Amino acid sequence: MTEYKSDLLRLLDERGYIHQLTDAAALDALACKQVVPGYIGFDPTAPSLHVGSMVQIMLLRRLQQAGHKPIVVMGGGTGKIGDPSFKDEARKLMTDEIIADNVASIRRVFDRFLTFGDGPSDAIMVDNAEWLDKLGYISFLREVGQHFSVNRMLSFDSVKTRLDREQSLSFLEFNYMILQGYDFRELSRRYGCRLQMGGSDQWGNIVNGIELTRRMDGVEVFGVTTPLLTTADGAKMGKSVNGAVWLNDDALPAYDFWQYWRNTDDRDVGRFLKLFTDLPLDEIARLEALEGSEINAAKVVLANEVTKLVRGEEAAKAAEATASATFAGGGLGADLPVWHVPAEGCTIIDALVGIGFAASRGEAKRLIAGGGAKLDGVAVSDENLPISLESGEIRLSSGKKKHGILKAL
RNA sequence: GGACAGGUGGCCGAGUGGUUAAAGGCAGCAGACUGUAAAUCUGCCCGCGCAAGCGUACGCUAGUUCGAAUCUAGCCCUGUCCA
Repeated sequence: MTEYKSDLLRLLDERGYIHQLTDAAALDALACKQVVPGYIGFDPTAPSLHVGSMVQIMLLRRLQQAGHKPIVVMGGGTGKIGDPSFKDEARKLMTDEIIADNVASIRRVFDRFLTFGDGPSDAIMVDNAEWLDKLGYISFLREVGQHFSVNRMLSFDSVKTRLDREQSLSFLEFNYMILQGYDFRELSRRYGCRLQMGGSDQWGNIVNGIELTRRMDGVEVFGVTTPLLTTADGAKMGKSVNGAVWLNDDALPAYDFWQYWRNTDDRDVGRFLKLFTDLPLDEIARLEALEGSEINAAKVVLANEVTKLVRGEEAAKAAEATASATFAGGGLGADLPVWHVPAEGCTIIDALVGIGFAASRGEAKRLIAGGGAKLDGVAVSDENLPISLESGEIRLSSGKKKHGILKAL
């Protein structure tokens, strides 16, 4: 492990954010003597970011913690193209309205992680549509295009995989890395930005930006990438029972968000605590050293800390309370999903579909046949079991982890 | 514009006239074991129906056939090579 002199690189290094970086020594020196503005771009492909983007967001947070200036770049312009890096096929193009909506929706989450303002190390947010939308084709080609070698671009792994698999890479997508490179130069000019960070899949794009900035302006800028985050069993981060683990609170209930972290693989606990919480390292060392079922305590801490950061203190407390009432107490927590039984009653199948534990009646039946459906903890075997509630509530479960409440209407 | 190869369920990938709702794998769901972990083993995995069954489905459209994912024609899309 390298010994870094700057707070920034030491912080990033000891918490496990660094996969690759360009000219470590020079960046280290720069971070020692001045506030370094650094940016990460986020493409607005959905109305919310999910936990897959969280390393990047945390990276900006660390940057600010180390006294530097985070620049959040919303890809309102690049989003119109779609990043082809390591992708098998082109994403369908999004309309301008959808992109604008997504940008607006994604913005909100950053307030939780960063302090925005006008101070030297306050975060700012910009949308690259601001400069990309205005580009004129011919002048752009002459000014910027001449600095890019197609031979070179073809040699990047991010592109090569696509070509090797004999999958179409349109000229539109091929231009993505040029535009992203242009972003870096533009941010360097506008805000004195010296650093671009991103996931390891962004290496090629980042390097292009560094070279473009040097060629056009003679300015040395730097790049850092994070390791590709996978869970210990090899899956990409961000998938859960019900799909993606969204950061926005209108996209995923806090309880489900909390549960995602609570169910972290044993082997990931320490790594995630370092990356996704602000807990001091010695505390983390203590937690990750826990053995056997003890480690569950560390997972609760992880879930609490991350939920607090992303969703707020209240939401974290409520989620934990629900979890402990539901799992430890075998009872009902306030945050569980609720479904109202109609006055005339219904069957167990209706309830399972209604509360969202089964996507279709057939699926509900299979769940029952497999012994996974439970009412108040008792497995249901009769798929026509009628349910009627005059008052009160009853606990409906699918498997051991998914629980909900049935209430009288 | 030409030659060739290809387009199958969420993904990968078999199938080349009937026994095919379509092998196998991955992902997913559930059961056992456990610690709301991992690994492993077991079951399920298009929709509706208690069921027999019905409806949809193998790029699109029109045909040939008692019968097509499988054959024919046209179209669309992708790749490789040639101009």
